Amino acid sequence: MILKTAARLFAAQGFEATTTIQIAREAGATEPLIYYHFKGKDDLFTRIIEATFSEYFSRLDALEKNVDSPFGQIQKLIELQFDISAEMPDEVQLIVNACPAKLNDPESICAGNLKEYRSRLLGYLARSISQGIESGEFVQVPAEGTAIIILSVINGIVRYARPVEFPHRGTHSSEIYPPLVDSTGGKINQDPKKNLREAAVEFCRRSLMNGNMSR
Amino acid sequence: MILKTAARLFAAQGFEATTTIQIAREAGATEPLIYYHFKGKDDLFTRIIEATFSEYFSRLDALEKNVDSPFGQIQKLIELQFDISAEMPDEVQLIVNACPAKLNDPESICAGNLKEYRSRLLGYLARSISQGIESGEFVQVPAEGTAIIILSVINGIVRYARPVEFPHRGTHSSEIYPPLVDSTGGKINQDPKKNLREAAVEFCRRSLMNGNMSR
Amino acid sequence: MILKTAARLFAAQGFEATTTIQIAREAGATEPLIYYHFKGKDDLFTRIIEATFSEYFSRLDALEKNVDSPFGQIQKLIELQFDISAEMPDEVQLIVNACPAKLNDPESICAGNLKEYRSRLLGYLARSISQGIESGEFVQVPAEGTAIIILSVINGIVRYARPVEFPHRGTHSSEIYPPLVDSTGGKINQDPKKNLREAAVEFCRRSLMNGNMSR
Amino acid sequence: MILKTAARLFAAQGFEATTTIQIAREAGATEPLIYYHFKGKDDLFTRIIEATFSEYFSRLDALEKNVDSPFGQIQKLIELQFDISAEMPDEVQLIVNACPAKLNDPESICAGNLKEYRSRLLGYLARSISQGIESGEFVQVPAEGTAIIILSVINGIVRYARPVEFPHRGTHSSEIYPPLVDSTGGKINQDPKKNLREAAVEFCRRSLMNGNMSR
DNA sequence: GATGAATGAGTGTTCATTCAT
DNA sequence: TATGAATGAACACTCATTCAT
Repeated sequence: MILKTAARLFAAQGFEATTTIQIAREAGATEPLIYYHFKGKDDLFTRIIEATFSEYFSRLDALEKNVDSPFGQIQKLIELQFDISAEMPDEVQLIVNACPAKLNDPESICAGNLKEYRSRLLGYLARSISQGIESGEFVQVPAEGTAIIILSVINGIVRYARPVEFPHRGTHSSEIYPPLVDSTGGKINQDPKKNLREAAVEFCRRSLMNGNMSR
Repeated sequence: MILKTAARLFAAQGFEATTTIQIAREAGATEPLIYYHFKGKDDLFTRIIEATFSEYFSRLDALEKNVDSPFGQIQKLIELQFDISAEMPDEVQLIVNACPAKLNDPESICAGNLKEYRSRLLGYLARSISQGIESGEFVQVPAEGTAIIILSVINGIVRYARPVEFPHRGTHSSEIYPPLVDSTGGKINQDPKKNLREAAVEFCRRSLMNGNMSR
Repeated sequence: MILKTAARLFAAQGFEATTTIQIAREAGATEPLIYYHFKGKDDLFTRIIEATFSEYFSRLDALEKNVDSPFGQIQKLIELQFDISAEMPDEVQLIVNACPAKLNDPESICAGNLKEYRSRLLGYLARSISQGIESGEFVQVPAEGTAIIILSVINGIVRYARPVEFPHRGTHSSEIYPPLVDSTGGKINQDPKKNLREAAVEFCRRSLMNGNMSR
Repeated sequence: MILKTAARLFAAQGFEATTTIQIAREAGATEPLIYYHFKGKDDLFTRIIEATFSEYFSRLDALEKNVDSPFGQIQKLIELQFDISAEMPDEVQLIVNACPAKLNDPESICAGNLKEYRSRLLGYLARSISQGIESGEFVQVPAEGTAIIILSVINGIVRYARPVEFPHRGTHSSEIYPPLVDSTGGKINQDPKKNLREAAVEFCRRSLMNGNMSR
């Protein structure tokens, strides 16, 4: 319960702006209880990060064992990101954000995990892209740069496609992507987030796949 | 000087983790001087955000006045993001991040500007995409969703393609995208960030443009 | 076991700097167990003090019953202090130190015992000195003042002639009286503490006894 | 003012039992002001210790430069202790007590100064004693052990000859050496502390000086 | 007897901010 | 303009103590 509440608040407000007493209150506990179960605020954050990466990496391991077509691999990674973000949105929010300044030490578990996360994803993507190019399935692209772009896409999407909370105003929350209005004032989008996942996959597929591809 | 220093520290450490005395010291000033020129820490942050958006929006205005091909419009936006990020990396970092929790009020200048930023960019992108589809230049895509994806791409890239600073360890900084090594231990990427800009444009172009496109 | 551990820690670190959890851990127990056997930290301290004074006073009673020469009485007291300090160094350390601030109330057992301790020792010493003066065995000295001095001597010695512990650095301990070195760098003392007891007795004897005394 | 108040409270209650807010209140200041002038509670304590030792050592330097008879040297040291203790009783109390547990690290300024203090005083005393023995002025005594005894005397006296304060009961204080009463209830001491200084010097003189000495 | 879990009250410390000059 | 000194409010954290079992 403490962990869940802390993850939610850290995700919504950031590490520094979240106080231990706020975590305690919203978790229905008291401050010293947090310190009974955890070594401190840093430890609380670190444990959340660790557990999240542990889950993430175990899924990534499974992905890497599978044999699939080059784009199939990429698609699976994109979908993993969307899936896990839907299951544990607060925790994933933390890993697509930067470490808190005071934990941003290369030696720290937090920064270490984050680095591994990026390394593994970039490696996974770059390998898939290289394979696709070699097999002629993909167009000729710079593998490294394209891997960075795709990683930015999937991190960017889970990061930006999230309602923003205004913590000091109760549960008031707001869409980060408000319905666009055309010149006549009518809404021109029908819940674009619903199909964001599919759209992202297709966006990348079209960009990578050679000529006469189709789904 | 104060503004520059504050922007740098806010970008590197976050709003909450940056103290007024740190800003003062690193700017070669004293705390009361900051309060002579600004109403407070919030105001300091807000003014940076305001100035940055002011610059950003004026360039966006110019973009919107130009007539160009649909993809030319999109390309110009991507390039604007890269250009402005190169010119004022700290400030841009602030606008692709979330507001500080305590300024994250829909009424605040900070949140208001951020909202306008997203609205305008999404509108710009969605319009361009719709035009491209209508003219047959683009493939059939959901305009809204694709606009969100492209916005995520460009925000994600300027956000993630940035060395991470470890503020408490001197000027020690580290690449967020370390050189990947292949199975033989040799580096397999030659500075992918150099051409990230062009790669991002091409990535989107391939994804959007119809069949027999070329540059 | 709890009492022994508590006495050791109180003596080494002081009352306030010793936590109940530290006592519990080092005694191989848990905190609630301490509270099962004792009313609290204060009570724990008080009981140690009480037991120590009880032992001390019973030995002092025996001393007072004996008939002896005036200096014989004083010598016996000095030796009692050294003996009891050798037998239970931690506990004796506590009684030559001041009460913890929060127990330093004239009504408290702790302060009461301490006061009685000083009163009885001073009375004992002053009587012995007066007797020695009257019998011509001692030189003419102010009985009261000299009693205070001798009490200070014996308390001072058991207090200062004790290795200092640095609790946070493991069992690292250090001599409070390091070997003195002469100008050539050679050590000039051969373990002076060994004969400190005899030296203290002789120091007082020479000071008190009249002219042609010898052992 | 802060330093004076802190020294008084540290001396009366000990380091750990003295809170920063208590220092602030009794010094007519606020807590943050203490932290503006000092790095923290530890620093506050350390600076007091440093200043006190600085004063002490400079007087000791003067003593060591003087040429004097062997007992004259010792007498001067005893008188120095009484004098300085009369001038700054709180501060001297701190240096005859042990370091606070958390500052009792051999590397710390506090422990380092204390060690130097003991070393220098023991060296000074042992040298004086050796000289006296060689010149035939003193009786044959073990120089080292006797130095330890004299140091214990003078530390013990300034330590024990001090009224005890009961901090939680206002300025209520109490004599540590209450007037002794004889068997008839009459007081038998007339303010023995007044001449404690002279008595201590004479006590040592008689103990050290050879046979036919007189003042 | 014994303990894991829990807490009220307080600790040292920091922070954004202000005041007097 | 500029600053040394000062502060109210809050912070992370600890402690002696208790409770339910």
